[in-house]
Amino acid sequence: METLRERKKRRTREALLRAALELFTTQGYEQTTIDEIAEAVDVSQRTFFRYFAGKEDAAFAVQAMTEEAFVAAVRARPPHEAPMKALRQAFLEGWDTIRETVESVVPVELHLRMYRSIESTPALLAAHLRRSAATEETLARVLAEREGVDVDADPRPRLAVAVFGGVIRVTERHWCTSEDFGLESIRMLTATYLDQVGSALTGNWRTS
Amino acid sequence: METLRERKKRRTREALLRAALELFTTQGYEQTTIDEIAEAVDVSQRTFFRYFAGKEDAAFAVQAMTEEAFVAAVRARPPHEAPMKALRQAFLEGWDTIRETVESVVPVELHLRMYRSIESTPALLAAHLRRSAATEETLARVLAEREGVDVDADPRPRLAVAVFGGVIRVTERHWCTSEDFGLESIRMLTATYLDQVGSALTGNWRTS
DNA sequence: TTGTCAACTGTCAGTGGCTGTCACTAGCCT
DNA sequence: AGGCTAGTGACAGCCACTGACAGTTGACAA
Repeated sequence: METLRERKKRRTREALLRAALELFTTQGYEQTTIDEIAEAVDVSQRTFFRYFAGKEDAAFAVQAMTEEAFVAAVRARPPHEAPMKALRQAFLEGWDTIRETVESVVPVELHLRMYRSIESTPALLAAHLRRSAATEETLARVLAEREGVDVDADPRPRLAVAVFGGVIRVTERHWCTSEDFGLESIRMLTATYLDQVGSALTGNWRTS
Repeated sequence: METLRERKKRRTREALLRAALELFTTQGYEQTTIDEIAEAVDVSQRTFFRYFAGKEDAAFAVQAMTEEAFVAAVRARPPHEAPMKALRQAFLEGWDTIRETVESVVPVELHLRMYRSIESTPALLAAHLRRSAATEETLARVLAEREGVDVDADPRPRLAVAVFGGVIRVTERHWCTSEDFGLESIRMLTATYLDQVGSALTGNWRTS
């Protein structure tokens, strides 16, 4: 049971978040000031900073939820599954259940729009890549534990995750610049690209 | 022949750069203000911004040189060479000639210290990853042209470069956190990790 | 119900990165 | 020698962000 105070807090936070994402995606991240966001929710600028560590933090609040869900999905994969297979399946699962993960806070449609804004805003892209790097470090440790190897002595967990992350970034980039913003197209792209990594590494592109 | 004005400009720029890197690496990036850098060179804060787009720009000025050299090295590789091989050789070449590339502006030792500061400063790490992403895009186009494929239709150039970039990041991270700061250790790590990508992808880590 | 405490919020002042403007100086060129 | 212009300093201002302090509102016990 949620107390009145907690309810108010949650409402303020979600109102700020929605206002921020709405403004970011319509008029641009850099063009949006904290004052505007606070004004849209009718709170002081200071209050915004009590809910979010900064402008960037608001932009990534929803991403953080989906990333967390992804890591949890990898942890939940059957232990006998091969590492790359586990990552692949968990990732596809994540996109399958994204509506349930996100909709309780903001509309999925808004989240997807924000996703694209991140890719096209240099400052946010930088933050996104750093966050991804942190997630990759977590995943490397998860995989290492699954396989019973030492993550600091054996480079393979980090290498596998780095390759996976690289493919995801190529997918993200393609999806963000394409016309088809459907969820299904992300899943399909990811699966296709993961299948093609092998042939991309062997350098006989001209003969195929 | 360089005119007096040009000489003065170059001196001011290099003095600012050296002062900036020195301060960043000794007392930390966030702890260093632009005023401090300007004061160390005895110019106004405004002048700093006439030479560098921002604090970040100064931190990456030397990195930009080495990245450019790396891309040029890839372009200079014999056309018959396989893509991954070309990237590998160009990268190793880059570290072989880094002294010549860098020393004309700042001491290599300072550059290497800055390299490590970047990895341990969140804001700089983010910027570094975004810059790397931009370089990877360039490289993908170079490789696509070499191999005569369309970079937007065929995902393999971007995939190959993404995998290569991922391995490089694992290498960077390892090197920055290790004790051995020698140039030779970077080359060796890179070569080793590139060789291990294959076995990292096939998931039988427990049996080896 | 009422009083007390703690949580939440607004206001204000200040720092640091960054930009525009404008007047001034110093190197360049005829 | 004198005009032109690149380079500079000084100043004012915007915005993200932080600390300090006071006011308000919900929680809880007497």
